[in-house]
Amino acid sequence: MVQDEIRKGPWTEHEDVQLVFYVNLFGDRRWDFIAKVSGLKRTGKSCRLRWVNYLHPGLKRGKMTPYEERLVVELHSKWGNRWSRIARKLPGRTDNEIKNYWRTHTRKKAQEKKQTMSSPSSGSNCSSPTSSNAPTDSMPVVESFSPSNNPAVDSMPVKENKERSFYDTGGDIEMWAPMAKKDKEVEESDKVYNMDDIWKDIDLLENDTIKSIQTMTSPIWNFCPDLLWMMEEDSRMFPTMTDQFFASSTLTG
DNA sequence: AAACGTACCAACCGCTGTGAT
DNA sequence: AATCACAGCGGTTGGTACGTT
Repeated sequence: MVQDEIRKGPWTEHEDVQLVFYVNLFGDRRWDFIAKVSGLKRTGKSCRLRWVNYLHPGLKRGKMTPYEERLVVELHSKWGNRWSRIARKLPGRTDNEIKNYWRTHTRKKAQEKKQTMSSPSSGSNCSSPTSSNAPTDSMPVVESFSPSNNPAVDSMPVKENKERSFYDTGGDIEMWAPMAKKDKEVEESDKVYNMDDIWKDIDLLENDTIKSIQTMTSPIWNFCPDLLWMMEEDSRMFPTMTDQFFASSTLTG
């Protein structure tokens, strides 16, 4: 047993970098495997969550734009608490983020509504853009803009046809890399996000070491796919590998 | 300056769906 | 068909930053 005590709570920078490193190596699938070989004392689940909600290069950070806010309201009125589904329509936003937003959003509105209810003089529709309609999980509200004004909404297939959202961990590096690049361009034009230190580190890694490691390693996977499974069997070699990597990487800088 | 309340965010938990065996 | 492992989702909680008193 002695199930190597599982770490919980906030992630450290080092853990983040380590996770990014292994996701770059193996893609964002097989989280249990990644958790194992990375030497992170985290569950696969935890790794995935961290990746999806924080480390993914496609993430847009910072406040929701008014458009996004309206879109959330609209889509929630349509689908209810299907956060992941809603998130697919907001590139760069995670289900968690939207969920959190909605929580505070609705709470605020509920309070506002309570106030307007308790003050009888206030009419029914004295509405600031974000008030008066009190959407709750049970009684969502649609502001008066139709889906047809929203290409994003319109284009959405009712059946979830495996749309690939940025946080839909899809797997392989080939798909991942260009996507990250594209997202970077988008971010560049937005400049809305505020990067923290970890992102600087990750940027450095991506630009320098990770890239070289990718180009260095990918041929190995191509030529010796079996290596992966060998490694899976003997995952102990990885901590050594990363330790060496981290010891000599830019991280120390 | 301290205490308190609120908003926001990150992370965990439990459950469900899905694919592999 | 049954079972298992893993991925994904939604709900919830805990921590912290920030504003107000």
